[in-house]
Amino acid sequence: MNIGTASQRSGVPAKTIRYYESIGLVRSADRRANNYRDYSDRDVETLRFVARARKLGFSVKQCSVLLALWHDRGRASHDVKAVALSHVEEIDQRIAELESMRRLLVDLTARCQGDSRPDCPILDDLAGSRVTHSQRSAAGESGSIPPCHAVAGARSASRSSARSAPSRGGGRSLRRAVSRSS
Amino acid sequence: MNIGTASQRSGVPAKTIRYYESIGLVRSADRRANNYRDYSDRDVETLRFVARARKLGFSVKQCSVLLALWHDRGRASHDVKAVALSHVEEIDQRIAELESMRRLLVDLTARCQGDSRPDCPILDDLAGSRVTHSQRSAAGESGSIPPCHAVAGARSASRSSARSAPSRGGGRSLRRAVSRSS
DNA sequence: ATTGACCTTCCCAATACTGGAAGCTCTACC
DNA sequence: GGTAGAGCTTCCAGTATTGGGAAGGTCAAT
Repeated sequence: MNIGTASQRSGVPAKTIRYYESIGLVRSADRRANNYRDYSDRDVETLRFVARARKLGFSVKQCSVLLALWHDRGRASHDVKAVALSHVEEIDQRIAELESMRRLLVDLTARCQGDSRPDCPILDDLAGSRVTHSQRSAAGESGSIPPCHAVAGARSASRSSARSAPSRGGGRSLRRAVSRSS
Repeated sequence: MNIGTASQRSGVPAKTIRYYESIGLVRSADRRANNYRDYSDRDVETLRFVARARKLGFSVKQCSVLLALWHDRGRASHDVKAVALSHVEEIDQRIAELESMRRLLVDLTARCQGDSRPDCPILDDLAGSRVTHSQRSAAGESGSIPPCHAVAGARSASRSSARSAPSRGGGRSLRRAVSRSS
């Protein structure tokens, strides 16, 4: 079947299918005489697998690992579970960060009159004129600005000092997107 | 002061300061005779403002709006509050998405033995062999694959149908990053 | 004079796609 | 047979927000 059909059946946009092929997440599709990609039902199943994993928030890299495990008939469910659990940890961290932000924002907005006058605790806080409220110090006044998605969400439980999730370093296992140096 | 000093005092990396300048988030710094950027204490305050706003999860675009309001002595606190509240809504959506994923993942991992055998409910679920568990349908089987950060997290409260936060369409107000066509 | 720290610009990497242009192929219709 | 329109191909660029690094100019101290 053509890429358009595979797209419809898998729910993955044709462009994205090509992208997945280019980065090596899915194998290169067979080509027909006219150079059109040719997909089998198995290919569609693979795409659906990826689509579901992505919906669960797995990164493309993690999808690649999961796909390999899926295709490996001799896998140990332990390995799959490990990937999933590590992903849950990442999600927990992100949730903790977001909830920390949320708490602060809600606090600030609650104290903002929201009228036509210019006085605003939100701006005051952002400007650093610290009024007496404890939250600001809880937001991690750590001095340096971590890159947003890595904001020190530390305070999830009690600051446990040892940051467990690696997630940062790590060689990219997926083939790089087509380089024009070939 | 030089960019390095401004960076230390504001907590914003020098590279990021240059980036903020390039996109027009902060005004172009004065230059000294040697072409070095020259920052004032006011500039540092602005950078700290941005840093705090970023820590609260505001996008650079939102930071730009907040900065403008901050500098506008005649602003209405209502306008500031609106930005903040809309941001809280976004955060709520993202939390809801993450929690929805989390629920599913935790359910799946709980049912996975995690031993050396290959049987794995996680892979089964991803493969689409749907065993009887209700959650799958809760993940939004919406047919098409939205781009991850825009996953239909709808169910934040009770689906209120009218999505208030714009954030999506909308001309980018910030000057584009330096184009080499100049 | 030289060293080392700092500054400049420019390009590339990462994430996970999405959009569009230019051009080829297929199908249907007249 | 010709043509229109849909679908396919590749390649380039853009999204948001930095971080890394190269090549080269500047400054302060030795």
